[in-house]
Amino acid sequence: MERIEPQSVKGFRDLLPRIANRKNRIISIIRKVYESYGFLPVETPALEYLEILLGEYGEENTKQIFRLKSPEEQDVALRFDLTVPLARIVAQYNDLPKPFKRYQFGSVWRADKPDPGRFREFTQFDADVVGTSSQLAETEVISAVVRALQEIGVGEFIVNVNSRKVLNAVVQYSGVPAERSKDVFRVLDKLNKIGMYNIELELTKGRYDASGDFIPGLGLTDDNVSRIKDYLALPKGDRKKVLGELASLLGEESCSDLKALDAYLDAVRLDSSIVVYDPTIARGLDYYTGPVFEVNLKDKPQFGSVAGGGRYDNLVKRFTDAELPAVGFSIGVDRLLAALGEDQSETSFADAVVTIMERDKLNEYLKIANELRAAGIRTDLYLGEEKGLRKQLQYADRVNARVAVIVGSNEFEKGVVTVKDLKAGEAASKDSAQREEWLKKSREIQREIPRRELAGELRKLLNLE
RNA sequence: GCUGGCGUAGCUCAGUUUGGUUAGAGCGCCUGACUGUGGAUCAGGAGGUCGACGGUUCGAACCCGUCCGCCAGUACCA
Repeated sequence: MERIEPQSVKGFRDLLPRIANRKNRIISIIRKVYESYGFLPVETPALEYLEILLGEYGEENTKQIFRLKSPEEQDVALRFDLTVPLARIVAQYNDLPKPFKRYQFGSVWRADKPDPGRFREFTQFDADVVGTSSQLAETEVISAVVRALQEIGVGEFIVNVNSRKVLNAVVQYSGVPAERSKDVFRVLDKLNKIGMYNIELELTKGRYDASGDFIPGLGLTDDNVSRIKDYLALPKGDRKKVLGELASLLGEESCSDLKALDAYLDAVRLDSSIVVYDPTIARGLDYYTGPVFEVNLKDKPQFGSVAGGGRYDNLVKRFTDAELPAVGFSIGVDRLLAALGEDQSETSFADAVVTIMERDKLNEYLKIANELRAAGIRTDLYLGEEKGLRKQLQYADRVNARVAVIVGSNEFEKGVVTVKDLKAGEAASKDSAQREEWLKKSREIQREIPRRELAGELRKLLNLE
């Protein structure tokens, strides 16, 4: 028989128990925080009609949409983010409460080049507010994301904020035609990464990167560039200071939204040590219209932004006449997972493993296991068919159980069960070189417990009281 | 997408320069001994069409070509 090569699709990955467990924990923390802000859960399908997705992400991103054919030969695609599906459902179900505060997590798909921490299928966890143009909405989503990241414990991070309104004003100020704005934004966004000198080259004649690859320039005039440099010379960081400079260079109107937001952020005590204004932030998606934000980790900048979002006041207009301005923030769960690195703490998947020795008393083992579960103890009944204890204790070790419950003929006769504390046993094995000595110690740490007291005693041993 | 490097066991790699009998190591995995106990120790074992296909040659893991994949930089982005 020809064997099929077991392999996963490029850019897709499997999460084995340890990682899957950590991801679940991150998700449940974020969910708890978002629910505490009053966001409502929603789920939407992985597939959308292609026309729903086209035209919103920009030219470069549209190429990265995973396209498929339905069995009826309709053009469909895997969702590229959770934002456009949200825009669709608020238009489609117009009896939702407004403003609609929604949270959603799930896979999104982008057909770009996989990199460390970047995959073709990845999980986003979004919080959005649809139906208000007030910067209260920005404040709530930023505050929720900050809280969630703090509870996850990612270390120090910064929320960088800018506004598309400011960026549009810069393009106007610099004399660049409005239709080139997106190109200019993209270059400005790279300042932190490639430096002023390369920015200048990319705005004009282009440059060669370290690998010798040519990056075409935008061909702007010297006057354009010198005005853009006026803008880039602005300070970043302290919000009040940035607001002052923006107002004097580009006019009050360009930063009215950032000014309102700043005041609200003060009110929820998010000061410039955690939420800063950075005039170079642009974000890549075309649909943003107002404030944009991204989160970077202070000591792990190499993972890129671990969350991003912004205001998109025109997106819902594609699907309905209703006026539904919106804002959202999305956490990149897989990037967080990558940035958190190898978790040194051990993952336990069971408190107790019930071993099996007498194959003609299987019903008894099933009863014991269910008794423990009913008492709130995570219990794994050994399901393999070996009779030896050795294999079973090895298994208990692998799933990192705290205790093993051993019941053989001796125990059945005496009406007791033997409980072995596996953590204590591990400690004991370290200083016994000889097997005899180790076995002896191993037995000493075991306890016999009357069968009917098992659940209660185990709860005490496991500190579950 | 572009540029460069690299693909040998589950993992980390040696062997490729100078083509030549059954392709190796460590770790891991499996079986057994120590006779109802994880570790340690000892004894054994499985696992590779040397990324794929084609070419050169009497002969290719090794040389050449194409493709695929991985890694780094770059583009783009969560």
